[in-house]
Amino acid sequence: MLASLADAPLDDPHLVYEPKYDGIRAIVEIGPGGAVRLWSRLGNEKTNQFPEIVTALQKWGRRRKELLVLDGEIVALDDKGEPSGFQNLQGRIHVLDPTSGKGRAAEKGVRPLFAVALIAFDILRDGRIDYRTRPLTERRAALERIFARTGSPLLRISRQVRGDGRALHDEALARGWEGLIAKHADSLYKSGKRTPDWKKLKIVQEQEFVVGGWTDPRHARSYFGALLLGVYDNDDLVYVGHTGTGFTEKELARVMALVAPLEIKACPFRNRPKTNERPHWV
DNA sequence: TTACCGCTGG
DNA sequence: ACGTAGAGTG
DNA sequence: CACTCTACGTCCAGCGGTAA
Repeated sequence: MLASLADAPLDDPHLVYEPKYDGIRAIVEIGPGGAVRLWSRLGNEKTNQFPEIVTALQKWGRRRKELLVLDGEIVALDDKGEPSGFQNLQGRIHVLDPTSGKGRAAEKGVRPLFAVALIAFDILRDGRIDYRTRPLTERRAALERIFARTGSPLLRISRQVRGDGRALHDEALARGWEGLIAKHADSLYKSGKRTPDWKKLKIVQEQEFVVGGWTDPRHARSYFGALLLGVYDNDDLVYVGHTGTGFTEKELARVMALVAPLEIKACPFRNRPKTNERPHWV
C-alpha cells in the first residue's frame, strides 16, 4: 500500500497523522520461533542487508508461535538515535552481506555503518488473523499491543496522532522532516496499491543554488539530464548536487535556452563533480 | 585498475 | 523520487 | 467536458558485475 501526493487538512477527525520517515519501505515477516525475513517494496529480500534489525527481531520473536507480518520503514539513525535521511542508507541498499567484508564498499572502507532501526507502522497478519481487512484504527491498536514495547531501540512503532496533525506538522517544519502521511482512520490495507487513503503531505525546503553546468540527457530525455548546482563559500563555488527531476518539457526547453549560450570550457566548481553523463559548464 | 552498464532504493 | 499521457470517472 | 488515477518512463546515488 502506497500513499498519493495530495493536500489534506491538518485537522480532519477522520484522519490520523504520522511522520513521513525517510528510509526504505520494508515488509517484515516474523515466523514461529523467530524466523525473520525482510522484503523491499519491489519484492526483493533485504534480510541479509540489515543483520542488526534481523537479530533484534529474532530475539524479540523467539517465543512467538505464529507468523506475524508488519509493514514499516527501515531508517538510519543520527548520533542522537533519531531517524535521519535516506542518504545514510544508500550504501547498504545493494550490499548482499554487510558482514562478509567483500565487495566495493568493504574494500574502500567507506560504508559509514550508520545505526539503523525498524519503525513499524502497520500490521498485516498475526497468525490466522488477516489484518488487511480490518480498519486502520483496529490495526493500529493491534500494532501497539504487540509491538509498542519491544525492549529494543532498533524496533519501534511510528508516532501517530488522531484528528489533529497541526502540532506534528509544526514539529516537521522545525526538524526538517520530509513531510507527514495522513491516513484515513477507517481505511483497509490494500497490498501493492497506491491509494488516496494514505496521503503524502510534503514539506518544501528552500535553498538558493547557483547553476554551474548541466549534463547530457539520457535515453529519450530532451535538452539536459540534470543541472549541476553549487553554493558559494566566500569566493569559491562549491558543488553540492544534481537535480534532474521536477522539470516539465517546457521548462527543460526554457532553461536550456538560458544556459546553452553561457557554456564555458572550465569547470567552475572548486570540487569537480562526478556525473553520469557528459557535463557542460557555465 | 578503470569505466561502463544494469539494477535498486528513493 | 517526479511528470506525463491516456484511461477511467463523474 | 473536466478532473482524477494509473502505468510508464525518467531522474540521482550507489553497489556489483563485467569488459577493457
